[in-house]
Amino acid sequence: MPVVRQPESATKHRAAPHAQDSIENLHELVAIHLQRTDLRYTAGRQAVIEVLASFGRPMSISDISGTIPDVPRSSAYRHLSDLEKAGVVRRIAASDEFARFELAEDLTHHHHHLHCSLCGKVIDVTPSPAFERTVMSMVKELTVQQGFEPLSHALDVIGHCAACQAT
Amino acid sequence: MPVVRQPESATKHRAAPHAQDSIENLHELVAIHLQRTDLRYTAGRQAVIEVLASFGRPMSISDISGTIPDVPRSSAYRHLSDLEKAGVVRRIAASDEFARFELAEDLTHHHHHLHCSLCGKVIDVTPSPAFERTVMSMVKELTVQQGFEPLSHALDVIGHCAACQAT
DNA sequence: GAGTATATTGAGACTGAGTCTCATTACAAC
DNA sequence: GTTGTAATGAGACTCAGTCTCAATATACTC
Repeated sequence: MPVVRQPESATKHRAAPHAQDSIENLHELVAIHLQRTDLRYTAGRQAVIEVLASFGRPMSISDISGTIPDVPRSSAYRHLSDLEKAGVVRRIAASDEFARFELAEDLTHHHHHLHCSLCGKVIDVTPSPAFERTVMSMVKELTVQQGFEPLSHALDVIGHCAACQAT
Repeated sequence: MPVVRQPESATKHRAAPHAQDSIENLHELVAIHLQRTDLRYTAGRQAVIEVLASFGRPMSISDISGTIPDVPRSSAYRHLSDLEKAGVVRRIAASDEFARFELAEDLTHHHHHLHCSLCGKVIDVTPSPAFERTVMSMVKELTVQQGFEPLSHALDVIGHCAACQAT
């Protein structure tokens, strides 16, 4: 996909119409992050950000390729890697073999993951502030003993999703 | 590696001498788990269990192959997979691309992980009972809303280990 | 002990996620 | 317009992890 001059015109994969405003806010936020790391906010990168925003839960590469088949796989990986460096995308290791990607918590909200060990799906869940306070104080306590500098944390729950329980 | 008749005689990679008793207890426990799933506790499987027990933190396949080079890679993967099915080994997804393996919590104790994002090392840490009670009640609350059946959970802290901070 | 069914193993081919290279194109600054 | 740099598409490449298959070991029955 060639680089474009008017970013707005190339966003083929928009989220639902009522989300238009928040999508544009999101693009502005991402653009700011990219400027800091001397990266242009090109059409390909916008497309990746939009599918991540509209999907609502962590996406595997096959999810991403399926949604934007006109972006080559090598470019998709490169975009994800660049966006990760810029701090707008986060790579998460799932219970199965392949990585998943989601928007960074700066752009969304802090959350944790439910991993289905049967189908590999990852579901986002938002913790209460009280719980997060407890987690953060405990994280600090655990890591201080090891001389470990904590940067982020994730509570992963492994189990069976509703759909897999039904089948 | 051929199957042996006397398991004790084939354990080349023992932990430190003072840990002899606990290693033998461990083997008994593993043997019980394997019997339940109609698997024999052969020399190759014992070797894998012993390196996992002696290493003290989650091992990558290259760690395992380096420690027991006489066990072929395909066999090592198969042993890990069999032992995982039997519930004595747990596969964990690290922050880098490759999987790591550790003894199941049934055989050790419940713990969480500190992932170093620089060198990929994974460190085990043990939470206090009070913290675990909080986590488990919160896990329940979060998963009930989604119709998700929780089986286990893991708190992963991502950051920089002491060694990487020093360099 | 002989015979049979099943489990285990080593060797190596195979798969596919993820990386890397390179020629081409687009952009920004002057 | 020119020049330097960033971004892109295509596809080769790497290697973790899986699968197949023939050979061997064990458990079980008679």
